Amino acid sequence: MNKEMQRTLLEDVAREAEVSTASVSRVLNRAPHVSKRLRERVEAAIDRLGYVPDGTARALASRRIGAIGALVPTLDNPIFSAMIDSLERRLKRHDCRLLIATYRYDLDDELQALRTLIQQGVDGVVLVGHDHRPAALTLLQRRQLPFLTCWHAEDDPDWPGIGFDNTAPARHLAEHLLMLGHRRLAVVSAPTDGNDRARARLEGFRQAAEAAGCPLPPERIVKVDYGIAEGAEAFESLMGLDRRPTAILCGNDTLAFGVMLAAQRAGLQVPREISITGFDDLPQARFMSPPLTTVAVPAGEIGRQVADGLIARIDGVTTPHRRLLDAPLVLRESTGPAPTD
Amino acid sequence: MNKEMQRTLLEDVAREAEVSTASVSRVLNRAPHVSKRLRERVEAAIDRLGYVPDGTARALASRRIGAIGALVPTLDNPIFSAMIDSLERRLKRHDCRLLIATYRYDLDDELQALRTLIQQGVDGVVLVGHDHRPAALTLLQRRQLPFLTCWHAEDDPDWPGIGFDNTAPARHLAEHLLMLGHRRLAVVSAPTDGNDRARARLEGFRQAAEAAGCPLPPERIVKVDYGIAEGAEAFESLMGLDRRPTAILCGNDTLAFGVMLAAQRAGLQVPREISITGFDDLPQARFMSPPLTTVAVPAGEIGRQVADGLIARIDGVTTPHRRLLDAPLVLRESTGPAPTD
DNA sequence: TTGTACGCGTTATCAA
DNA sequence: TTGATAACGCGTACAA
Repeated sequence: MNKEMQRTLLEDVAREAEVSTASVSRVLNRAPHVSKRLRERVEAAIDRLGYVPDGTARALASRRIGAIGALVPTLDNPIFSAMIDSLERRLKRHDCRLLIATYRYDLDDELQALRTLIQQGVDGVVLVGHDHRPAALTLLQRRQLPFLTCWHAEDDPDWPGIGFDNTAPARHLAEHLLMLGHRRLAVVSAPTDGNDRARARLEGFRQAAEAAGCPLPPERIVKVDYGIAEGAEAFESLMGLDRRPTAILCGNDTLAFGVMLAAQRAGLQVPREISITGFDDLPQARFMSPPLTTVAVPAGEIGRQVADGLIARIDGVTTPHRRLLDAPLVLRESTGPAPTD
Repeated sequence: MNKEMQRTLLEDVAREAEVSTASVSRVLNRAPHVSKRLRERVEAAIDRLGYVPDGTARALASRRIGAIGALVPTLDNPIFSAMIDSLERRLKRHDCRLLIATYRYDLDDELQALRTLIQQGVDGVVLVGHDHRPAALTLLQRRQLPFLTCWHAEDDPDWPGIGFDNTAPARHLAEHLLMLGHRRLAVVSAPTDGNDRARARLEGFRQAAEAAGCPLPPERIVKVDYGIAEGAEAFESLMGLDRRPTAILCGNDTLAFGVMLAAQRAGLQVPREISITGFDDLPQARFMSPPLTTVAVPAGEIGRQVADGLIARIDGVTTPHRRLLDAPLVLRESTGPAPTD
């Protein structure tokens, strides 16, 4: 067999169907004003020759590659991979592919990845949150490239976004604990550098605590990397304090899981002796023992809406600058009345 | 500002540097035999003009798009997203992007997604396992497109792959239980259609059981979709049997988690009254109570090796047809001696 | 409604 | 080592 078996080109199809190349192209792109007769001739020829259009040539000529780029901190966190999963599935409906790039919460890496994506010629870009290098925005604007942020959705004129309010649910979680009589709250947060979601949640915890007259001292705010073991370590360090917290607010469910395990390992009853909350509502949250009080983050819905919204923007349709989804509290059994000492 | 601010082209750089377009291209692609003087002139011009090469044009001319495609069943399973995460990170080193497509274990969808990826012009393809429509192989071969399977790695002349043996560790898990005195084993498996990994694991369980003279009757093999709740339901149905199993082998950790929860909800002690095993060694496996006996699947290592291997093939380097990684048993406390009745 | 001919922005071939 | 120029394969004004 020949190494270079010549691939069938659009031109070959045109010759086979005895029409012009322009006509073949029109049929291919479902252009208006093509006679049924022409369409059938062309489609028959395409079938006979097994013709497959060349994406790269099409991209060069049409200035569209049929794919968007997504920049996410990591796929090693199920809450993000769930979003990417639904994003990709929905994009497929629009006949659009997905190019992914991760940056481990390093905004310089993110910027670099964005450059690469743009150079590739992506038709649009999805970003997470509003924490980005200023150059990222400049790049997108100068190229007039459609883009959309997700996950976080504070009111920001620069960044159009579909997401949810990270602060309010966090505040509500804290209020829930305060209502249960807790006065010594602690927080186990993800690192807040380059992560406005983590900052917003922390801010929500703070707001509620201060409004209730029992602000969070620095030593009761622990920042650790993502992970179960990390959550457990954070718990240990909080237990080293003179006045131990009676409730621990965690930045995500995974940390909460670690905290809960460490608490139980330390012989503490949850929630009788200590209350614990998460954030995300991962599938396992309701199966923990006790089931975890948390916030249900609409990861799947974000993926779908971002797909639809970005495609609309690529097609030149103006969509709302900002769309807020629900992230409801899910009260379960990991929170209870403060211990009476 | 102009809507169509003309982008700087390679030609502009050539003019600015007073050299030919060919020379600019050579500098850009680090071609050999370029004088230092030329390189510097060109690089200076590039900086001055802020030139960024156009990926689509480059792709058309060079027949390389600088991205590979990955076909995975889903990203909604952390074991796959962990692999994709490491794959993408490693590809970045090779200056290669990642296009992902999911197919929900539907091989016709997979084939369709493969067509789309090929049409896009990907430089290579990653697939999971060896269960694919025959047309998929034909497509890849006819195009002479570099490809690599992963996750599963049975000896198959058609499919080069980097993965691990799914059967042997499964057999070892069952042998471990048999050695502990269990005679009535049961299996909670993922659906086996289009999933050779699930089939291989099931086969491993079967082999050990038969070799020990206590084969698995059909009613003690339950197939359910991925999920914690699904695992729990599978457990319920096994408990409805006349002669209940004393040990349950699960196709993955998530199912095992569901089974364990349901067992405990039913008042059974694990492992005193019933032993449970998983497969994957997800991060939470060692934090379950009791910690889960399972098989450590090298998801991250697969991603890295697949990246290196596929890039090598794209560069025309011949790599081993098959590479087997370790997937060691991790014996923890969810398995113990069979109850003595 | 269909066809002609050029443009898309690079890379690669060949000659110098 | 460098330069001129022909591919690369398709989309799309513009003309018919």
